[in-house]
Amino acid sequence: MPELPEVETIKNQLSAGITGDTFAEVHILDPRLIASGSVDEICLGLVGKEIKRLQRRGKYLIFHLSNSKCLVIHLRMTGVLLLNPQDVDRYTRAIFRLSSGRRLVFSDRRRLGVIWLGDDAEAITGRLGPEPLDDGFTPELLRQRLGRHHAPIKAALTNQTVIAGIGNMYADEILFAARIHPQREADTLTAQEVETLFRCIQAVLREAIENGGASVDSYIAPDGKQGTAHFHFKVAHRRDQLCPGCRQAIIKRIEVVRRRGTYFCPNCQPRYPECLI
DNA sequence: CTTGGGACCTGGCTGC
DNA sequence: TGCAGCCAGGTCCCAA
Repeated sequence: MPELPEVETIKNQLSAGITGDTFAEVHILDPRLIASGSVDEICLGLVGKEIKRLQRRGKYLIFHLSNSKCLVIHLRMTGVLLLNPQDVDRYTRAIFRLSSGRRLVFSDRRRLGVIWLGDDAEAITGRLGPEPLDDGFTPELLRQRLGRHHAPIKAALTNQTVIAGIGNMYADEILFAARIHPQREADTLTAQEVETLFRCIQAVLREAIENGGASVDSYIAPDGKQGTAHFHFKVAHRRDQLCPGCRQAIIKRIEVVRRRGTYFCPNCQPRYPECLI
């Protein structure tokens, strides 16, 4: 599942590979891929346009084009972007042929991924919360934003309008690193806990980026290679395994919000920490 | 405003 | 062995 570290890895690889290249042919194999507008509008809008710059905002990937328009891509659950793949699989939704001869292929097993073409990416990403790795993101800003939410901290962390880019698995890793129970109400965190949470958000995301993202399920980078971040996971998707932190308790799986699996260590992440008792 | 439930999607897993 | 039904979790929409 592509979250911030995976989309950042994709952006970095594609930036090196296709910046300055031009869309030569666009083949939309599945019209449902397009969030708004028609296949013809997308094709006409892209062909002949140069890719000036790539940007990541939350889990969105933004192609800034020479006509000052933007191609925005969200991979959702199973979307992958491949550069010059050896072959095109049956899940291919779109093929972008570039003037250099390179091919950018959008493949998506569950077909939840979407693309937009517009004048301003802000129209799509405008409601997102702050970027957790930007300079403007501070413990004080995090405290302010969490203070407006009485929902479980796990729900607040994965709410893209609170903070951008954190999904289900990294939220679990971040909360374990911060030793905070996923069901703690967001607005009950102490200043000290928010400070710790802030450090853990940045540390977990940065380490995952250094490892090229996590290849649980179907994620692969544009070069076709898997990331290795999941090898360093402590709790995410490790139900019934011994906690690597305390080596005493067993990783538990609960459902905090709807059917989203939440993994945590009941020993390292007590529901009522000492600072509140 | 916030919160939570349903819907979308489909390969792969579980259990009968 | 075959197959129905559940599960995964990204975002949007809606109601309270």
